[in-house]
Amino acid sequence: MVKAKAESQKCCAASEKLALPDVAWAESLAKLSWALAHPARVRIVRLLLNRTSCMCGEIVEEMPLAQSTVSQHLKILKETGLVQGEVDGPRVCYCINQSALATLKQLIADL
Amino acid sequence: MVKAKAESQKCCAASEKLALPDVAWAESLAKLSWALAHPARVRIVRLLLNRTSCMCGEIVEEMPLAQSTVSQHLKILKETGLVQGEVDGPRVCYCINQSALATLKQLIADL
DNA sequence: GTGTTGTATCGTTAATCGACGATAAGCAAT
DNA sequence: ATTGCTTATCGTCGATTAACGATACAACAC
Repeated sequence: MVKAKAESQKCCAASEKLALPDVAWAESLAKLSWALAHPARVRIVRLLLNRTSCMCGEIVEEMPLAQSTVSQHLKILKETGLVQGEVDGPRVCYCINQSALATLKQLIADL
Repeated sequence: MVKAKAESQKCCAASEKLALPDVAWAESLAKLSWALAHPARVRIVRLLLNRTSCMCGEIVEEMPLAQSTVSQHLKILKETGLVQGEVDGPRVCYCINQSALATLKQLIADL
């Protein structure tokens, strides 16, 4: 593993040790990015942002997907923390977790 | 499909038509997000940002992955447009595509 | 209680991802 | 041309994803 590496002076002049970015940081950004790594989930997030809150059924109607599929995407979004769902009688009211979204925006902006 | 939907007035007061976010937009954001949906790719991007350019071999040394695996991640990053690779003799010099990164940042910021 | 409505979960399937070693391909020297 | 170095691609494997229908669960109304 520890092998002498021939340094190139062509276009990679910087020879300082690469600041190995903390793995934990990379993983948290990857996790949040992954939440948006599917068009359906992007649209769901966008939908929720347009309304501040939304029922699952309404989302299903806006998407060309089965209810169970939408529910799974919502579950993923909940697991990443991007959305929250609070029970409202027989329904569930979903809304964006603004702080998680802010975290994502910050992580991306600081890239 | 077109069924009368019972409107709830509990927490979803907005009854305006949901502005169906353009599918193309969702897909482009999903694609860029997907590029960062893996910790290894996040770290690669971070690495490149630290150096402005980097050879493939250097990236491999910084990651606990086989060369072929890193190469595949680089291929994904190239396909999404986030990184560019220009041949420099026998090596390949990778660098961030700043405009693609800016696009991603803009899309996320505008969420 | 029963029934209705809305959501989550289960079970299955096809497709994709991520990882690896092995091998091919490209380029610069000798 | 042959050798050596660097990167890309191939082939394979196990794990995960995404999709669906069917079904179970939860909260109300009656």
